[in-house]
Amino acid sequence: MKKNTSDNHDHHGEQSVSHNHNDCIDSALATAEILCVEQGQRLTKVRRRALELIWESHRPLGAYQLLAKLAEEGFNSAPPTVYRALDFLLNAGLIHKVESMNAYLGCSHADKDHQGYFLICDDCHNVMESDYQDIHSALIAKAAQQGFELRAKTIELTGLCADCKMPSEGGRT
Amino acid sequence: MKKNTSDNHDHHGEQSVSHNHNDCIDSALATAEILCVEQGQRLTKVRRRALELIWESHRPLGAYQLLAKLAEEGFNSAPPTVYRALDFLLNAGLIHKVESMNAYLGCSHADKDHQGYFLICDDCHNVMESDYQDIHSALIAKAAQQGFELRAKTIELTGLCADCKMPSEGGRT
DNA sequence: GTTGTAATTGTTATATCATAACAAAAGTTT
DNA sequence: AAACTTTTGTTATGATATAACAATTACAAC
Repeated sequence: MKKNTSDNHDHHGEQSVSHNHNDCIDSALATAEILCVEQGQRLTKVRRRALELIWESHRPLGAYQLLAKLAEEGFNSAPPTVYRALDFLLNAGLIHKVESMNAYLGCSHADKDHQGYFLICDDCHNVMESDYQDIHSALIAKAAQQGFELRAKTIELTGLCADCKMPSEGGRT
Repeated sequence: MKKNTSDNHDHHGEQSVSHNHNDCIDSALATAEILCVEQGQRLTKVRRRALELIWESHRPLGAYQLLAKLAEEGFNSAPPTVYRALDFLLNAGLIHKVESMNAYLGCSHADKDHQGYFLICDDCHNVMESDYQDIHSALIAKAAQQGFELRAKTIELTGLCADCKMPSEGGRT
């Protein structure tokens, strides 16, 4: 079983993603610090490290995968440790849960109101978060036509990402 | 015998029944029979009964809840029994999995191509399946703009259903 | 109707995901 | 420091799902 460790920060493709991944981790963490201070929340060591590890994996991370990484670093290795950290991060809007994978992903827009859509590649298993505001509005309207008041949503789209559609151009992770 | 393909079933509680629920079970089962014959699939006793029980519950049913019901009726009570039946029904398009609930729901449109959207009431926990074809098209287009080729999707909307928004009119289960 | 084959089901065990309950420690306020 | 709140440690269990292999059943070919 080949498993990527936290050292693989590669964002799987030359085309679709051309940023330095360390930067996105740094900015996510910086944003998290600011948000927590603003909201009077405490980003403790384990919470902060959990968030970093989720970002470093750069794809959705299972709770027990995260727990193992935390345990390697000397944190407590019982499940409540990781689920508490995940709960905190979810409530703070710093991560999302990908329901169809039972896995957790850093939120790319934690600092602003947004509507998360996830594009999950069947092939490389990378996940991209998008924000389709107009579709969100349309969904609210459609639901309202049926008398339904929308409060939250889970939108997970699976298929082939740009890189995996063109195997000649991009390697698979 | 044509299947009832209308949306907007009032799936609200055991008591308030604005349609005859037995009819929708019967038509779902009749459709299932036809589809299985067409596709050379065998709707065995346990598969058929699993599908009936899912429809009878009239809201998403967990695998182990279903297993318990099957066991009461003399079917084998080990987990593979129910997961095999669920796999079969999922592959045949006769049920859907509601990812955010880890539960299974009869498909209201098994006999036609459709795009499932689930409206999940936070209050009464009923789930309605809708088919927003235009939003689906918009999603395909948006994803394509990002180079993503959409193959499947999970869209689960939570909020308040019509009945629960008006407590004066409808009882809660 | 027996035989061969594939599909289905039975059975045991285990993997994976998540929470309950209560004790201990650390942070915060006074 | 005392009182209080939040966070973390610890043990146990609940909930969801699959692997692996044996036994049985359905069904077609003979």
